[in-house]
Amino acid sequence: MEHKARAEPSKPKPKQSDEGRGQTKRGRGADDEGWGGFRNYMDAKNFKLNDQFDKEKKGRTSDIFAGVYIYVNGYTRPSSDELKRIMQAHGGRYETYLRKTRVTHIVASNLPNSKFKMARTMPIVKPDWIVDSVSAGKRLSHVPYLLLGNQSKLQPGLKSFPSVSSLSKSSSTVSASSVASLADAVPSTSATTTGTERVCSSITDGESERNFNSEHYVGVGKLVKSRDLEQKCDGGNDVRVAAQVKMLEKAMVNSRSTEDNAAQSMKPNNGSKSALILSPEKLAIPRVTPQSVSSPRKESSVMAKAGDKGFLEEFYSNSRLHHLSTWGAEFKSYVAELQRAGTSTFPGRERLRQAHIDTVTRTGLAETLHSSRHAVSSRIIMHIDMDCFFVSVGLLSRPDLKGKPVAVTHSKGQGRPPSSSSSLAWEQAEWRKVKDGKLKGEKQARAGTQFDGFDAQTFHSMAEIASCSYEARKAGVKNGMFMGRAMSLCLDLQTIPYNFAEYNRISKILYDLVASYTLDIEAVSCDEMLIDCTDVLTDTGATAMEFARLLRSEIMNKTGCAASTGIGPNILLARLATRKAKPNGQFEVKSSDAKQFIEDQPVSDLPGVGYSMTRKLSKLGVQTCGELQRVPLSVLRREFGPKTGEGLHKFSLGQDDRPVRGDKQRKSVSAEVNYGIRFSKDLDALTFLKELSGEVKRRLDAIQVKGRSITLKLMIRRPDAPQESAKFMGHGICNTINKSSNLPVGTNDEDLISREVISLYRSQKVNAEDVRGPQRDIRAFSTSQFRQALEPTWAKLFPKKGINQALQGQKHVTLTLQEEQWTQRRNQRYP
DNA sequence: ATCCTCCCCTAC
DNA sequence: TAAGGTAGGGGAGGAT
Ligand SMILES: Nc1ccn([C@H]2C[C@H](O)[C@@H](COP(=O)(O)OP(=O)(O)OP(=O)(O)O)O2)c(=O)n1
Ligand SMILES: [Mg+2]
Ligand SMILES: [Mg+2]
Repeated sequence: MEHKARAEPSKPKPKQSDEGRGQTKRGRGADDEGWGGFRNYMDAKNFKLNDQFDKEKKGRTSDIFAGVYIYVNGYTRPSSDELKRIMQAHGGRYETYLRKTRVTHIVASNLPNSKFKMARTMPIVKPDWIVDSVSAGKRLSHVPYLLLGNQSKLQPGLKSFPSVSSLSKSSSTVSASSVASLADAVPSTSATTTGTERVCSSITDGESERNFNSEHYVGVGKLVKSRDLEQKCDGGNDVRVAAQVKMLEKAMVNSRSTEDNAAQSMKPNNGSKSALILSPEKLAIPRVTPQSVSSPRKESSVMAKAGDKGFLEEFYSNSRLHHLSTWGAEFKSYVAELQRAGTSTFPGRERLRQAHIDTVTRTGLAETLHSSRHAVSSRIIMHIDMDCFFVSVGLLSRPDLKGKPVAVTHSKGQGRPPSSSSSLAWEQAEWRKVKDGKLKGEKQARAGTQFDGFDAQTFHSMAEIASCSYEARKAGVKNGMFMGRAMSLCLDLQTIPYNFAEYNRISKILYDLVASYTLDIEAVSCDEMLIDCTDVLTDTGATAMEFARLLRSEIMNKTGCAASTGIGPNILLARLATRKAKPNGQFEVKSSDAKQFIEDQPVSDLPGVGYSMTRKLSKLGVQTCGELQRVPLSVLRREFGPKTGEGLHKFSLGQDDRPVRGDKQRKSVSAEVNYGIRFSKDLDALTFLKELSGEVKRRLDAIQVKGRSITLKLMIRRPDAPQESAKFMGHGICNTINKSSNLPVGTNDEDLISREVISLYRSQKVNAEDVRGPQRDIRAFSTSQFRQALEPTWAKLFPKKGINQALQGQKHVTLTLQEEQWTQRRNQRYP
């Protein structure tokens, strides 16, 4: 999240022509499945909820929507928040995620394609149905409001429901015991959390519903306990367990690093990290010993160049960004699956209830009496993010480095002098030009900024720092910074190697722990998520700060790593609160304090405001949110476009109505490599493209999806850029080309796909050869995505000019094949 | 108006 | 040496 301060040369990936990279920088279906306890629990829970609901009748104006449960998909005219309020005011209910067994209507303003297979199951209506019904004072027929009724054309841009992948196809080596272990009920802990904890408000509200139904709680609690005794696997929900099994399998497969695996088997625990967690030996994912992880290449081969045998695998296994992206997608998918599966068992809530009771006992009710939400529609959002994640995990096996400036990087520290033909200074200067050049009117690159501000003579490592400890941050070191520069800022900076398998292991613990409290989760990344706490807190009577304290303490006990949390009435404020909470702390922004809190926040801290927008705003004399508030909305719209303008305006006021959504579906799949590309022959390029295509196909298959359009991205060395990049095997300054091709029909047939891919290669080959001519100085980066279809040819991608001309005169080439959009299900056909 | 394509930008 | 991936929101400008 904080990559804001990216005035860092290395960090920003400028888009097109820069030095960076190509872009510079449920519910549940399982409810009938036999769990006796399940029904009981659900009954109890429903009873409780209803009871509670009745108590809220106060603000109720009618019951026209009694029995109606809506689920809002995407952005709607009356926002989902407003719809929720309306429903609650008129006897209806609002569901946070799509529970098939409960939701009666899906509300959406628009839909992409007719991908909504769900439409057959339940009506998808326009929000006007609700608005009009209220106006009419009665529940109108929803038929005239069916979204699909008048919709005939495709509407790209919206997500559709994901096709449910089969949960049974697993065939892994995961043993039953391993699974049980992972899904283990979280043992209660009483560890003390030693972090900072601050509350940004004095204002609190009474929590009326707090204990009126404690009997139900007790009942549920017993139920849960006995269950836990019988079966350690959470709710006993097969689907949920299956989801976890899938995660385990993925993790194993994921561990592309063969070295990791080799290392693990050779290296037993060294006891240093024994303190943590559940017995690791029960986990399917073996532990890994850091040292061996990212160490030396096996072979001493000259190495790593696209085209070399095993290059793709080798590259991905060492790419932190690849792991980050892959895990991000996996956790989103995991959360969606848990939601679809639904669960009736939230073992964590019992612990939270207890923690709350303890607090009340100790403090005499004080805190409880005030925390809360009275307004029907108010939400309590919590954002959790692990502190310097990679470093924290790395230190588990290196306790001796705690408290010191530490960085996770591939480099050992000193790096190597750049080759004579490359120029770091030049790349930095050019990068800056490209970046700042887009800001018309602004002064051009000023001389000697931090860019070249480090002693390239002594510290020349161009390896990027994935994560650095807070001690290192004090010296100015940032995530994403080159090691060389970091060393110049922090002479005693210690480095530790990557340990991807371990990061993944910790991430899972984090997710399963949170899932033991609620499924109202949105995965942000492997070390970070958003939680809509409204339900858990209402259910347990606890306050958000109590929940945060317990969660953080459990995370610390189970993982040995610190996490910080931010709490707020919306996502924006929760995220900003996290920033203030770090490291190892928690911070809450109450609605009543939002205005004052947001006032002094730097605009650069706003989500979505990065290097470029920060400068643009700076040009308008805007540094803080307070200043941004004073810029007329009309100006913002004119300057940045309607969406962006309004978005900035709302954010500047601390407003954010985005819901916490764990059901987002992926819209594209791609594979790219922009490192180590240095082809000497066209054949090499073709072969590599084929490999990438295969990679994309595998990824599509993995999520059972088909592609409909393919996008090819090419990064081509800028003519005036040196033959060799400053960074070893990097891409240097490049121009990019992006071409897409829509496929008429979707197919999942593998052979067909393969054939197409091959044909694509062939076409490419011819053209590519013509263009580049002589060997050697052709450098290609490629990214490829496919979505099923198959016929794209180079001719299509380069209709007129042809790839030849496109590459004319280039010595370095980057190729990116991208696929987007896909057919939802296998047999579906597209016109 | 609303689309489609080719970017740009942001985030982890 | 170093492993600069990958997905989504949105704008510009032309096509429909
Ligand atoms: N440029 C970046 C940014 C992040 N990461 C990886 C390493 C981080 O540990 C992890 C999580 O990113 P965060 O933004 O959460 O950063 P940290 O967890 O390292 O620090 P913080 O305490 O600020 O969250 O993602 C990376 O490889 N390269
Ligand atoms: Mg973090
Ligand atoms: Mg994070």
